[in-house]
Amino acid sequence: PKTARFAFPEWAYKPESSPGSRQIQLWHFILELLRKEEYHDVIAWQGDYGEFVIKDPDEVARLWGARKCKPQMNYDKLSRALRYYYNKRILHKTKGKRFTYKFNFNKLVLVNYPFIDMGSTGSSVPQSAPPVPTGAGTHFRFPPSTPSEVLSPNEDLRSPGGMFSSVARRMARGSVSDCSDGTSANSEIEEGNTGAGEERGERGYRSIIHPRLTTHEALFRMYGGPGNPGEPLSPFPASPLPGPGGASLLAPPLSPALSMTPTSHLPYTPSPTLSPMLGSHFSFNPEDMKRYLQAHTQSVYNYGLSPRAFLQYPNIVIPQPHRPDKAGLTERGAAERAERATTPPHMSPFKFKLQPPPLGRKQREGQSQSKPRQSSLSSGSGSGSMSSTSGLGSSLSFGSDLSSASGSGLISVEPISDIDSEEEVEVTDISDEDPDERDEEFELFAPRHPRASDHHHLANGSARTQHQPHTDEDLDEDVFKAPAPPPPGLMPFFTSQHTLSSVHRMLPTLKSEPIEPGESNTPPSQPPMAGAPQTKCIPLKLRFKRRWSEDQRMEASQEESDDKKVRPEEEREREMQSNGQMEMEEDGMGSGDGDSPPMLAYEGSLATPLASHRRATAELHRATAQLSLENKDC
DNA sequence: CGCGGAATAC
DNA sequence: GTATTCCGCG
Repeated sequence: PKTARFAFPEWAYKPESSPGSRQIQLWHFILELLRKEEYHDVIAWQGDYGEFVIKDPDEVARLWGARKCKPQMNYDKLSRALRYYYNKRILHKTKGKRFTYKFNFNKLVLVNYPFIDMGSTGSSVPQSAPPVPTGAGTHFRFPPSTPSEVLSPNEDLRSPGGMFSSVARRMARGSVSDCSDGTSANSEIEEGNTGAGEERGERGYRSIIHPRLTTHEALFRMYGGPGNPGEPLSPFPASPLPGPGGASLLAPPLSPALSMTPTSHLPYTPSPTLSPMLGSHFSFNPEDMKRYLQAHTQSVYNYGLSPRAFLQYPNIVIPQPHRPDKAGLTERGAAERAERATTPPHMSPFKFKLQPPPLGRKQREGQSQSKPRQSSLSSGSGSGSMSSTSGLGSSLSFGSDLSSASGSGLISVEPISDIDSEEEVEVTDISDEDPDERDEEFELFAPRHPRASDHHHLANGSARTQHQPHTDEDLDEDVFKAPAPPPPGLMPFFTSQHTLSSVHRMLPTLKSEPIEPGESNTPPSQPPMAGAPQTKCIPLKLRFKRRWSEDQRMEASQEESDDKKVRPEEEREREMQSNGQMEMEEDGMGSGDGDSPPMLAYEGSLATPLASHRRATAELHRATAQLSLENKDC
């Protein structure tokens, strides 16, 4: 069997799946308009990365109103909605420029679109469009390509990667629809809008995918090849695309955000009978799956997704909790070796560690000190409630096994550490259920890219000299909450013999540490202190400092303030207190693990954290680019 | 124009 | 929770 059938949770197919809302969201809609050439006169990317200008506010409002069936919509109202995004950090206003806003892509979704194809390369960028990263360098790129490699932090942000290509228009699905009542004069329905719901299932996906094939071409045409850093609009600060075969570096313009097809070239076949919205089944070839998993893994790591996210992935073999390290290591080593032979460094397995979630306000109040969440291993019991997750620490290792996946479609995840390892047990529970608002903030993830840069410096010994204050600005750690767990029915996908129970036990507490790829760096599974200090850990002190300055900066800079209500200082203080000792990393807990953030592993594989971040951003772009905002019938 | 509170709708 | 609607303020 070349392909395996997998079921993905419906949220995966829903653009609207952003947490909290089932309906299309404004920002999403905006992105869609931005993506379509036909609306360039109405709204378009302009200025900085992620910055866009609403050229015709009334029209945009009208379109939006049409989409939402709110004929009374106007720019005033729409703008109010946009303003609500400020605190959410999805958007911010570009001061001094009329009708100009800027997306904080870093915060967008991703989590919802783990399937992005990381493999694609990054590429050209439309004007201010996507702030994204050049995909070039990501570790996960499937066909390996040269990483753009370490760009300065600033570059990182500015790096191109625009994925929104006008090409998209081909796939344009009605972003706007006319309300059934036709109140609005618009029927801006576009080509794609074909009747409302009918075939959306099929058509939608298809459209998402097909365009990709032509994208490169289109992109080049439109924006010039990757090799044209010089383009006026090109965000490339420097040519990040050194790699061989420039083409390979290009990202598929329309990559599939949602498409689960990780690769731009890999077709996946949607089940004809199922509507994606309903939770359909798709067939993927092994390659796709690999990428998919890789991407997701990465997402998990980067965005602090709950391990339970893995539940959604088919064919993942869940590691046994008690498995001896030795086995794992050995295997890993072998796999790694094997992999190395045939795959790029980025494929190396890595470990990642989930970060502890922030306490909810309430919780915060109650306990100021440490938050020893009961990390009951068994807590995972509640099937439905991943919430209880507490942590354990197990690690997942992907990569090497992927190769094998091609044949069977199986991907194994091996535990790198045991759950029992008490030291590491600090866990994080990222489950959604938690009452707290982990979704918004806090650095769930340890290695924030920005910090990564610091980290980097530290590693080199040059430590902060180069600290660049602005770097972080856009790199926000906030992330949307992880997608809801897949319906029970999907569970069967785990092919491993491990039963769900084991899965449950494990997932909640997954914790991993980066595995150093072979020679590249630190020895595998090392105690926190060991290899981490210089290269991996970012002292809280630093972080705080950063934050502090960040805040100030924000006020001063135009990009500014995001926090405000979302993240009152109070929280920060709390955070500090709870962390007490400045040295611990976000990861966690006093157990001191300190162990390095995965970055190391990444670095080893050429990709820097920044790159990762960029990639993530790219994902976002792609994802958004691919979204089909179908209009629900009004 | 732009902001953000408040109430309200869904 | 995400808008929509209103609205006063600068």
